[in-house]
Amino acid sequence: MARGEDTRTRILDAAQEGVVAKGFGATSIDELLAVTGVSKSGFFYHFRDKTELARALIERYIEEDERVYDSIFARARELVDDPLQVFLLGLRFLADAMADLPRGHPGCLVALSCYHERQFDGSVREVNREAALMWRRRFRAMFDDIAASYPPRTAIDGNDFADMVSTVLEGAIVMSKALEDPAILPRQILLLREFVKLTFQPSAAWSPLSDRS
Amino acid sequence: MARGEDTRTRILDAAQEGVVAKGFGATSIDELLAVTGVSKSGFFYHFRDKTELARALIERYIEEDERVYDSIFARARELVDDPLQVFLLGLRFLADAMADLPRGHPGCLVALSCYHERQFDGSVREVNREAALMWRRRFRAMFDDIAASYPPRTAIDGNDFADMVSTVLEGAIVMSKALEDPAILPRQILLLREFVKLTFQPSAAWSPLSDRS
DNA sequence: CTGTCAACTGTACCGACGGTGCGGACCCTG
DNA sequence: CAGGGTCCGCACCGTCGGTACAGTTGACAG
Repeated sequence: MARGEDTRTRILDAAQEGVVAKGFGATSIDELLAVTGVSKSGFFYHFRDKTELARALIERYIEEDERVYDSIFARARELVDDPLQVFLLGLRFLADAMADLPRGHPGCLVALSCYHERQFDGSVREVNREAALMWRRRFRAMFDDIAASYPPRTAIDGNDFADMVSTVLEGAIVMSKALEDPAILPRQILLLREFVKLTFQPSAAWSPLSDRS
Repeated sequence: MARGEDTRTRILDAAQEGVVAKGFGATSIDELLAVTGVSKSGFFYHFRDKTELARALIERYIEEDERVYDSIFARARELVDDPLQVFLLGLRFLADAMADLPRGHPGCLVALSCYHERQFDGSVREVNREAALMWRRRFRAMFDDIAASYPPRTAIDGNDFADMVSTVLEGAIVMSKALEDPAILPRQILLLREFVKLTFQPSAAWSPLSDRS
């Protein structure tokens, strides 16, 4: 199976490179064939059509995305214990990671496929939905942990809070692209972090040094 | 000129309808010709190529977008005087307006073209940049007005604050689409509103009824 | 050693689509 | 009446996504 998987992976790699550089529509199948050396028949042996390529690409992106979040928050948990501090530190790590990307975030494939809409079939929408729900579950769990120890200063629905994390990430990627300024993404993540602090942290008078985390 | 402008507008209307329903790539020129009754030569008389159609569409979208913001915040200013209350009330109006859209927000054309990237030429990117900067200037001005009266509880850069408004709007549109739930957009706007309140309003102990605005 | 099967290749072909070129027609304005 | 802006009709092109199908290669089982 090594041979088959290898060809498929090579196609996906080439497609990913093309999509983040030029967009999905501008990345032609013929171009992928030229880069990978695979024949047209070989391509359609692995992918029924271009939509299936897109779906595979998105699924791979989501898996990688989950790995990144897992590792970032695992690292935060190694360093601090308090759930609020874990979250705040994780956001800091996330901002740093985004700031370190030389040409900025290449663009979220979930958002990309949302804006391609009907060009993709229902299965792609389902993959998207599942991804967004995974994000919600992840951040919702962290919110619940935090709220158990720190009463929020304002009434917030747990799912709304969780969605706001994804919202800021997605929105900031768009704004970074629109303004052609990669720094916007990490800055917005840190602003979200301020919101989290304001929401959960006891008033500044009670713990004046708390913002050093 | 009435005849020329009319044809052009009809093409743009048909294109807009197609794009919000199926995406830009899936809206073919031939289809627009069939709907509008314009000939292919007529189309290319008004638009050099499909990219120019996209640019015109985006420009029209941005103008409409600006009109919506103008009217919403003008209405808020008629009802209250304080800059913070104007902003909070405007966000409330905005959330209501987004909640009233029967099938949710059709998608921001600026974000859409960001994700189409190189498929469009540099002029489209320039239009996008200008739109994002207009949003920044608008919300930055409101931030400055507010900050003059209310010292923020946390140090926030004015541009970052302004960008966060756009960020939440763009991100929430994406999340609404990904989760296929139009309610997410208005809910995230109200969550942003909470952040603004937490940031600027004197602590709850000082004005316990302040969240009724 | 042989048959089988997955993993391809090569070639020819198709319709849809974006786009070009050009001659001509209609109609308003000066 | 002349000119120009607006638009039509038609022929044509290259690219792209996708299909059809016969043939080849290599690993592996019996």
